[in-house]
Amino acid sequence: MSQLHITNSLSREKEIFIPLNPPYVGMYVCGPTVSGESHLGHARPYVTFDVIQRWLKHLDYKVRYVRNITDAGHFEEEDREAVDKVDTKAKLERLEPMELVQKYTNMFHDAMDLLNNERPGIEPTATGHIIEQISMIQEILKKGLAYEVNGSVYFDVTKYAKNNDYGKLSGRKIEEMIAGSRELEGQDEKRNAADFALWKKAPPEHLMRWPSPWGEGFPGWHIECSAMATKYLGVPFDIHGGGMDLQFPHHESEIAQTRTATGNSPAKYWMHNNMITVNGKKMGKSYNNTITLRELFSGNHPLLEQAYSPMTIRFFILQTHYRSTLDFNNEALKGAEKGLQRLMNSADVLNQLRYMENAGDFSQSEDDAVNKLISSLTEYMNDDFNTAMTMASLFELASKINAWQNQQAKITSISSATFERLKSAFNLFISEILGLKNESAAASDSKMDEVMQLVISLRNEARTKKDFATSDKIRNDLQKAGIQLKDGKEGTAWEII
RNA sequence: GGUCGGGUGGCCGAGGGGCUAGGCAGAGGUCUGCAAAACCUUUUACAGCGGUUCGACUCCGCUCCCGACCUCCA
Repeated sequence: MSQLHITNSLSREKEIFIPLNPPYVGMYVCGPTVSGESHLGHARPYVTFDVIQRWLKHLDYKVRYVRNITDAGHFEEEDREAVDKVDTKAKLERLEPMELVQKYTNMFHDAMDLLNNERPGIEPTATGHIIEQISMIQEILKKGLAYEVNGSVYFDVTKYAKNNDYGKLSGRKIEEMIAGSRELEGQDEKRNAADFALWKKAPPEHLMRWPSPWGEGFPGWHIECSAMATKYLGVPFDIHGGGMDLQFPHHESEIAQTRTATGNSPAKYWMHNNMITVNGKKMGKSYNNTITLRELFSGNHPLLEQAYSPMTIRFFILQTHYRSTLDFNNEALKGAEKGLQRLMNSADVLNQLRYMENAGDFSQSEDDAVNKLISSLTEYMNDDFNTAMTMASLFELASKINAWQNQQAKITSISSATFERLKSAFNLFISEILGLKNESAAASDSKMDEVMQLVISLRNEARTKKDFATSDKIRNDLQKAGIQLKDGKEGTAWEII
């Protein structure tokens, strides 16, 4: 796989990635709805597409990464309900949707930063693009594929499907969908059950509302992505991503809207990450197993036995291919925590290893093996971003690195050129591509380290004098304070536990 | 009910007709004043039943189970 391949949801096949307009690559990813706190489910797509975006950049593409914030809709905070306007005189007593949206947007950004996701190039909000959405709806009306009823506008799916393949992305047939759909209340305005809203008239109690040619209302569920993707990436653009749950109806409808309004399909490649489960069950309100990212990072949740750091979560997500479901449970997360430590430790070891030329030790087969592993990192990433396999190769390299450090194998069995190549590749993939970073902030605090070096040298003096009572007291008391000493060949290291 | 995906060793997970995935846990070992840590080595697998094949965990069929979407959802 010397060329990048991407599984395209449209064709259900792995295709060679050919940008529409190289070296530029446009990527749009459906962002969060900020009516609530970010949870575990948000971590997966955004870590996934962050790595995808990083890999594309690594391949020297100039990437424009757009990820929206859905901040328009029917918003109510759990503990703070909208108070009836007639009864409340003071504005400050009422729920202000933008305040709520701002709060959760900030929390989302904090969580994304902790997960070490790079921020998208453009992060447009739905409320900031009402005008674009209205004009796109007008365009669709002009084409005759939408109709207005009582101040709401609906997309005419049945009419669209006559000349277009509605259902191609999600693998559905429109006749079956209409036959299978139930009659719901409030659907009487729609001509057909499969139709969806482009603009909804705002009922009196609705808090978010904007003037439009059809009266006061708010945009439909799907139109914001069509409008913003078109505005910032043009049509068609290269990659559209999101969770598999969005494939239908959201992305299917997006295609219909954009095609109708612009005459072009939005994206060439559609990518969908799979869902996560918690203890084998889908995470959702009805299952009572929703874990927010804050709870995860603090361990403050009945289902969690301990806190899991953002990097542990990132590592855990990337250890699985993005198209597979991923199950969260304590045992697996603890495993990820250990695995991450091992990998990061090997990276430190590698950076400290000294290579001393010794031609007699050279082994062609060993040198080949290392080079093959290095190349495999790129090949696996090019194979539909197979981070699981990339990490497997990194771990195999980690074993070799550790063996060199322990003198269980000779580092000079590989050439110095191979060693240098390994060093840069190992660091590149761990920190730049996978975006894993060392979390122990204290370790990089130089004052703390100076103090610890002093304590360690005092303890070692005691040990030399065989004053083990003192040396063990130091070790045990530090342990109680959450600092672990690690005696090794090269001296004593310490870490926060 | 319809459409789609999946069932891999104690746990999480890659893979794809013959070639060790990997991580964690377990076991053995190295190091150590002792311990911890670290490191090395290593056991256990492909839901069941048929079929295709020289050969299937991998392809086909059936059965059982699980999940996703169809409704807000990452």
